[in-house]
Amino acid sequence: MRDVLNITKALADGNRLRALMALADGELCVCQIIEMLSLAPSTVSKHLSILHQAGLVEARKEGRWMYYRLVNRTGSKAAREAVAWLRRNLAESRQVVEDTKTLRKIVCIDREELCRKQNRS
Amino acid sequence: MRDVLNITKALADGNRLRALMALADGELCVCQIIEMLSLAPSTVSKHLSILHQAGLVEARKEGRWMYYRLVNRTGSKAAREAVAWLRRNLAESRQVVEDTKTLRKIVCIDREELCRKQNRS
DNA sequence: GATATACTTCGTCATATGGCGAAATATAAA
DNA sequence: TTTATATTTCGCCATATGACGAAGTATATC
Repeated sequence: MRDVLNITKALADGNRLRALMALADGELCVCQIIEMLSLAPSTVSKHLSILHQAGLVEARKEGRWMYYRLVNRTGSKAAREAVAWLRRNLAESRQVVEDTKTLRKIVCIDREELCRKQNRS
Repeated sequence: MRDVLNITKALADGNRLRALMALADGELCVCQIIEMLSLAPSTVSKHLSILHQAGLVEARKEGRWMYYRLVNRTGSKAAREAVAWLRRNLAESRQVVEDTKTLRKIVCIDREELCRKQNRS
């Protein structure tokens, strides 16, 4: 029950759903997710940590950068199925389609520049 | 997005998960769910209304009694899939197994008596 | 080593949520 | 029509959650 509840609680927030769907096309750096959600770095970090605790995303550190991606085979069945359910039922959401467009631009921006901008604001 | 979020928020509470799983074997009267959860009638009613708003359960009124059941074919795809996911991943949960046992006793109690008891307390 | 920087953790605040009991509603029974 | 009763709605309170900025941590660069 606790595992399932961890998952459903993690999914019970719009910004976390957006973050998950953003990862559907492959891993992203935290600063890219920050940019897409237009939220404070600390807030996004917390969201990602909640998704990670629920087993919905995996994390990888590379130098100063932290990458997150959706769970794959290694994750729990419940988590993998939840992600699949999301992708089926959220792919055509207006918000998600819009986010996907925004992301296509964001991934073109140099990450150093992206982070510098976020530090300033 | 709002539909999906309504579902995930509805699922983000342990007592609502228990209520949903209780309905896995067929419809139940509100007073039976109240008894199983050991919560105030008003609280349970609110939980059921949230599940109903999310499209996860259907309601049927028969005289003074109100019956709730899981969504069937008529429900949204997202809701039906969510219920199926729950049933797959929660059926063996300790809490749910225990609730199922309790329910077997509850459905034997005369409903009039059940409700009278709940009014007193 | 010292500095810069990408991210996380912590403390705080405003709002959301879950719990209850009292009052309201709807239906059955007298 | 009055009374009883099953459920819901409302108002209140305590706790949980999401947001932020400041401080902390870890890694790269000077």
